[in-house]
Amino acid sequence: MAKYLTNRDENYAQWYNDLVIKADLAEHSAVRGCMVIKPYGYAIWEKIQAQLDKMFKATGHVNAYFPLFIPKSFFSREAEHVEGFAKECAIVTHYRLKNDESGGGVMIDPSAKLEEELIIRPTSETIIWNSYKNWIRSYRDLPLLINQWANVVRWEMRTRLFLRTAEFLWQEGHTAHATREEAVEETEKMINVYADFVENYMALPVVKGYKTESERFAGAVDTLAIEALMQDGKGLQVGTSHFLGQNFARAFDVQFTDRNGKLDYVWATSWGVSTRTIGALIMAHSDNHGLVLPPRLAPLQAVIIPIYKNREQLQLISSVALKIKSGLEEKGISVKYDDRDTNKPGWKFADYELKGVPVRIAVGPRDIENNTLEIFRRDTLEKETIPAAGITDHVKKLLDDIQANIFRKAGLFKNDNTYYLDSWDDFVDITETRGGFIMAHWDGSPETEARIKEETKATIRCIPFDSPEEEGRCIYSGKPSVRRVLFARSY
RNA sequence: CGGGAUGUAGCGCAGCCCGGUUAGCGCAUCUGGUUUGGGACCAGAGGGUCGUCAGUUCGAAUCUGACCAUCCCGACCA
Repeated sequence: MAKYLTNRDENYAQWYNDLVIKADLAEHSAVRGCMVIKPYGYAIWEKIQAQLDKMFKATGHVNAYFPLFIPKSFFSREAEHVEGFAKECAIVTHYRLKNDESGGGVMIDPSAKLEEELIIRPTSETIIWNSYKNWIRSYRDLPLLINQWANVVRWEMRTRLFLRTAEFLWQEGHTAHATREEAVEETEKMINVYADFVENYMALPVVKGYKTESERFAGAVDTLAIEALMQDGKGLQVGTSHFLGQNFARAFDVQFTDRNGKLDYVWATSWGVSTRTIGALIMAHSDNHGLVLPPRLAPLQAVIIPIYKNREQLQLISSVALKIKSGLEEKGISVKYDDRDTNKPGWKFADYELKGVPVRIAVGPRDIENNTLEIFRRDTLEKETIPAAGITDHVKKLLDDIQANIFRKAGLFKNDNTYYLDSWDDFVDITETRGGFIMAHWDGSPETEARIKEETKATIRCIPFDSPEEEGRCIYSGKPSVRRVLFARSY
């Protein structure tokens, strides 16, 4: 079945692309590297947004909005930051067009050149800290806990739908604190919020850890990240939380008077997740039939499909189906009754499987006669006939089961594909063949990290928080090491 | 930005080498009918500046050149 989809095991990359297009999540736009997020894909983003927003607010954050444009000069204030983003910035140089007398059409009006060019934000630290300068005077103004939902632009060389696009949607939290300890605590708190979200809503197990110096965010003192394993054995960074120290406060001269009347620079964090999470969601759970969505993020949790031969039968079935529908809706389950006469049931079955709707209920004459329903779960593709009476509770329980099951399945996959290795030959072999997470010793030097990347394309995804102290020798250099770190090829 | 490939109907492709009827095929679309428990069938219909510009030629989807765009593989990245 799913005959229009490339087989996952034959060509994973093509399968992913097909899936995004066929499931109607997004498509390429007229602008290179930019995608159109279609209603079904955007509905998933809205579910993600709604849940994260709730979690941010529960941890004391509020939303605000800062401009899309950043004066060029702001960027040069923080040296590492500009270094990190300079190569992928879109720049506005003019503000007006005029008719092109020679060719027809329009051209840039050379007289409308901006005095100072504007950068389209690749991230908002600079424009936000420029504002924070005016907002913070005293310890009484702190902490400042702000989040913004926005789009950003990073002029990437190679793009892939959801995983890496030139423009993407995300949220970015930017907080300001009176003490180092408090900022560090915030950084950790937010990586935990992300991990909680990804595991309990996206049903995707993650590894939490520190980034190495070379993988750190430009301008950060420390970057914390959550890493997930995709079905092709590659890692994907799903979220990051940065401890920025006093770097941005110094760059934008944001000082405050503390309790003792002493002037000090403010401590900062920033953290974000993007529409990339949708890519993770697709890659982690889906199969050759199409998407598999965790019930908690599925725009549509259940669908009811009538099977009928004539109008009279449809009428009878509809009255039963609509009752089921309102029963489910009362329990907060999102459900659609698809009584379109334009497609046959078989077509609908295949289509809702492609779109990853967790539960499907079919009602036909047979069911009306026997007072039963046919219920199908997307994750295992199992079908059973059940008595119509307890349908609401049954579906509710089934949705919980599905959520738990796909998380469990992803967890098993991650465990089966995590290797504790001590030999370089094994490291190369695993990386080249199956892929997966590799826990190995590393001597701590950026040189070794770079050599490993060069030879195998595997990078240190993170130094896991829970990686115990353990005497060992670096898998590459043989030098002493005190703990294992997580290696993988990544997106 | 380096290496490779592709561009023909909404989508997927054939035709191109070896220039010559009205540019085909599958899916999708529209109309009518029969159907409906796993992607229905029959009959009919509509839809094309053959990526763009230039050149060769009596004649170009087909040959030549330039340009543009997209995809894949690298370097860079959430």
